[in-house]
Amino acid sequence: MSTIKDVAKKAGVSISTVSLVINKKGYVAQKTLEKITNAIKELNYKPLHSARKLATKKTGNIGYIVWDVHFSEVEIFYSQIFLGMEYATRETDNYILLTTVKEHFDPKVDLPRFLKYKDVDGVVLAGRVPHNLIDYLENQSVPFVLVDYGISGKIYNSIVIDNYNGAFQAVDQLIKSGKKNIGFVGGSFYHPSVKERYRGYKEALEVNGKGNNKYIERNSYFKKEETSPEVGQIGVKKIFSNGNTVDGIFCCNDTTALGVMHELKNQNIKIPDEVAVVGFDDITSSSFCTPTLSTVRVPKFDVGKEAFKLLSEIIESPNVTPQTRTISVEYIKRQSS
Amino acid sequence: MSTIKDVAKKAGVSISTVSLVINKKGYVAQKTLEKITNAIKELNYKPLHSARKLATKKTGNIGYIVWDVHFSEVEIFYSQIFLGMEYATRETDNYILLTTVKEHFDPKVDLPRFLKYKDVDGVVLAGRVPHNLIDYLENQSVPFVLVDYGISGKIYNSIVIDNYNGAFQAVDQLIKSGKKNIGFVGGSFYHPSVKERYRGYKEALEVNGKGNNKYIERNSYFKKEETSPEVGQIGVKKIFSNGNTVDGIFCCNDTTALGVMHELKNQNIKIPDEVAVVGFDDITSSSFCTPTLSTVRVPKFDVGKEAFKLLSEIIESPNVTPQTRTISVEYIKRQSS
DNA sequence: CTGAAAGCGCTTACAG
DNA sequence: CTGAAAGCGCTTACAG
Repeated sequence: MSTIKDVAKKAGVSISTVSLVINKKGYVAQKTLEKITNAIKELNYKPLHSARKLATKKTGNIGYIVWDVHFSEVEIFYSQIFLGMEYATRETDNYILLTTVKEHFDPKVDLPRFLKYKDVDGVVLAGRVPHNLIDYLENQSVPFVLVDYGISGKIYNSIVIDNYNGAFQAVDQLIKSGKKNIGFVGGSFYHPSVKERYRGYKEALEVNGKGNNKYIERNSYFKKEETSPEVGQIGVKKIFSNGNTVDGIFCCNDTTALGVMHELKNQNIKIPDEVAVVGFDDITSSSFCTPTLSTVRVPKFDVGKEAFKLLSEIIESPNVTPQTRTISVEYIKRQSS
Repeated sequence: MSTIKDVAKKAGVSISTVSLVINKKGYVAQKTLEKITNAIKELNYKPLHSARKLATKKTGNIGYIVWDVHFSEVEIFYSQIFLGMEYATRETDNYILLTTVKEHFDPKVDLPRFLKYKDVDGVVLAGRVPHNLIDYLENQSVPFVLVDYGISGKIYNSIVIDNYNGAFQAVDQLIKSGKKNIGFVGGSFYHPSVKERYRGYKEALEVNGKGNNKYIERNSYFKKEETSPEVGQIGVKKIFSNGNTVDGIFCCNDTTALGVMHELKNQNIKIPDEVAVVGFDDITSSSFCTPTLSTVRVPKFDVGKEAFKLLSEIIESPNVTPQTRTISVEYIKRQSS
């Protein structure tokens, strides 16, 4: 491997000047620039990252932390976001370090190694994460951005999905397609997205003159757990055991919707004729289940790219006021509605 | 942040000795050891990785490369393997850099950045990968291990899954459960796993006195494509359009099996009474589809751990003869069989 | 068993 | 516009 010294020698200049060229800093005479550029090409020179990092005191790494349960779910939601980030990263000098954390997270014991050793310049937290992790990052002044998560009463740098409008649109469409009695099945309100999607659901009902609380209460089901197909299954059982007559179910996400459809099929209820189902996220399985699932598409890849962009900006200027960027979504009609 | 100098000063020794302690090298007097250990604790000292890397000429990174199509599939097969690796990595000083490559891979253009900049000590290639990538790694003497893939006629360091025995067991069980006429639906033979699973299928038929080629030909379907639910759907259509009477289908993997079940349901064929279905891999959806899918469980997490172990060994001693380690699998009976 | 010194390959004021 | 020099924080022979 050739070093900056070799390049300098070959180009007949000092290493300082070579460094300027590599980093596109300062002014270098056109002729000198050419000589150096050629030397770099001929030697196929690549700066050694560890040396550069030692000199600049940057690590060049950014961390991506996701709750382990989220990562091993049916959905590859958070891997897609990761991929979007990784993709954005390719234009830069950064690498992403992906790790998972447990729900019951103790910073003293479970701290990701790259945080312990200060091996990252910043961190992206995807989805619901332990609050004491967030506290830790704040205390240590590690730049971070939340993705698809938030804590009420606090403002952090974050990328959020337009959950409210997506849900509103989906339910509004359901009503416009002739459905009269629309239920909601969802998981934990710990996750702000679920809250927002529920809010969109309620608003759409109200706007269409159906928004009374008794109605909603009868036709809704929540479980204080992470969302999963089981939550959907149980939801259907509960709602129908009340002797209800819903003809549409809006689910807090596709994973839940999968369980809802599963149970409807078990009960020989026709989808979408007797009951229409709509999810949220557009995970890959939604196109392959039977019937295919109508949903609200979240552009995961773009979410990842945006997260990386925001984080990079914060790393550059750490003291700017926290901001929230909203990614918009799109209703996708398939067979289930 | 404190440095090795601070520790040396506090302990009243030289930085050389501190370095010995950190790296557990050479002999250090018990008393000195204690002083240094205490100083490290008090200062909460962590060696700066970039400095260490610069001095040792190691990067401390290992790459994980997976074909992009594999990574964005329904299955989170390759993410699980990644997680197993990441987990194994936590006990060490290594980080994993995950990236994807395209099918039509040109080393001149598409080379992952961490390879271009020599930012990894070795690489794990998961699943089917471009052969010219493998060639590149060989030429550049980058240590690597293949996971769940191989090229006939060549021997590389690799972790493979016991595809043959898993398939044999699954089909044997199907026969023992009373099924008489078992078909096979699979994807591309480019992937050696598919080949091996097919071989296991054929052997199980033969051992049970059903192995004639005409029989198999009539009841099998392959597509020269990557496996997917669609491949499964088409497979069912083809097999039944021949006027066949299979009462069991063994699929090359769960993803395909999902499509097979989808199509059987479309045709109102009862699973498992009329036709039983068995997949391979045990992806998460297999437990949540309707009916739940019988399959052969691949311990993805362990595969990842083993891959990391092998790679570490190769990095230590690069010139050992290439070896293949086989991970065993287990038949899981669910509703579909 | 321990320390002084060189070196890893960069960047960055600073001087000119 | 360019170069000499110091420095980033480690490791590693080497000497004692």
